[in-house]
Amino acid sequence: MLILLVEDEADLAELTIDFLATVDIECDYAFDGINALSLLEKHQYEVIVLDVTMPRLDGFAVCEQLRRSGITTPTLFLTARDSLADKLTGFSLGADDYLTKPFELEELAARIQVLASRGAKPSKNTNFELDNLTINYQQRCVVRADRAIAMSPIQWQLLTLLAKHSPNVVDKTTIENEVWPDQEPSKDMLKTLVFRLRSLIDNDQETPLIHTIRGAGIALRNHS
Amino acid sequence: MLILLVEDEADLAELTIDFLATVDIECDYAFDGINALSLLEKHQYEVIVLDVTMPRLDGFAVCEQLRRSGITTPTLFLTARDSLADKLTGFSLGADDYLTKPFELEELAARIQVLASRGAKPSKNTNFELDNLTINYQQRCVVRADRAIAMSPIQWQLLTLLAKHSPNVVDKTTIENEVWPDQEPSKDMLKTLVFRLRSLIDNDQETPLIHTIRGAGIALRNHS
DNA sequence: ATAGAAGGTAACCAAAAGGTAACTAGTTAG
DNA sequence: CTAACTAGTTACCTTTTGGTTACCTTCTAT
Repeated sequence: MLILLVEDEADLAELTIDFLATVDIECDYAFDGINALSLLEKHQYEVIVLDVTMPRLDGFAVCEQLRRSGITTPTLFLTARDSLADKLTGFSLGADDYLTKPFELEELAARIQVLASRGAKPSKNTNFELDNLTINYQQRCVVRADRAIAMSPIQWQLLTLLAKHSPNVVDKTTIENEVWPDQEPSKDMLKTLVFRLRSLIDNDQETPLIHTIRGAGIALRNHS
Repeated sequence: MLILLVEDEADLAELTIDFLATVDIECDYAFDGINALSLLEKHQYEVIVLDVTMPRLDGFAVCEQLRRSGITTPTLFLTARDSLADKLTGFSLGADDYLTKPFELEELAARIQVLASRGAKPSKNTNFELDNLTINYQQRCVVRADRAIAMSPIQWQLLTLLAKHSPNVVDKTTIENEVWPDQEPSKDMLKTLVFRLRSLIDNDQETPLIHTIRGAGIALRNHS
């Protein structure tokens, strides 16, 4: 899981990143609001952890910007103050959760997990349907036009990722970070993976569902 | 990013320009209101930073002129006084933000960034609609008269730029700076790009939406 | 009226992006 | 132990792209 941590205190940030790594949460890191916004434009995260008190652009302002630009990624605020007023401000701006410093890293991790699962669209027991394609998450199987399609782990991962964002475009670096979290793959890997998935899903079907948007990324939808 | 700085104190101006340059904000500079207005007639800026107290024509007057002539560029006032009355005046004239001297250059930079992104965003989750043209930012696709139109990266960039300013004219140097930020293109490049975009968007449609305003620039709107 | 500038149109081409297929080293399952 | 399968890797082909140039049309200022 990839999240964005925005925190101006470098030591705390490092500590946090190291700990979260041990529970399989990977962090992109921004040291201020401006930086955070530019990362958020380029990538998609499952959760955003946002320090309230930062120089330049504070956490509230970042969140406000975000919501205004339609990004609904679940957001958790870190604050030194435990004041109700602050929380109200935060929530009115679209915060999803709050944590007062100092906090236990374990608790942070737990809350991130909760937010991630809430934000994770396919809610795991609802099937995804599009045209004559069905993704059944419990059974971990895919059906297109009444034919079951066997799928390898990576292919499954890509397909569900696309489904989660459908019908929107998922940019290629987002896919790469999601599918190969450890190290980046050779740059042709995605090409091959998409090709293989496409030949499973779309071959000999009237309407292709996997679309390459040149220069942007991949989308799962029923129109080009 | 290109902004306009209007400030009568030359040393402060120079200091500011130098600092902003380090955070990738480029300044055009006017030392008084008259000068500012003539620059604003010729160019388009992402943000205007306007000193209130200036000889000849003060900041308030400049802003008033601007808004009257339909220019909605986000404006930040610099003022020596921290009076509420001043702020109220400013906001009623269409100010977007305020900063009291003396100020931290970092804070100025941060606020400029915020204003720019606010003014910029086609808000990403609001589709742009004009006549029978729809731009869907999340899906990164364009529909005209119920037909989806595939678009290359540059074309997309130009179209969204035009949409951002619609129905206003975007002058050619603004487009060039936006689309080819690194080095300027051969001077016929824009011509070709517009031609190609137009043949995608406007060909065999009753109402053309991409209009060339001779000597000025390009506009996206439903009237010539 | 006319020269020159601005803009529109079309063709050309190298480079980049994407699609396809084949090969291989590990892994898994029968 | 072998056959099937997975997931990287590579090579090669196709399409798209964006930059360039040439030539025509329209407008505008003299």
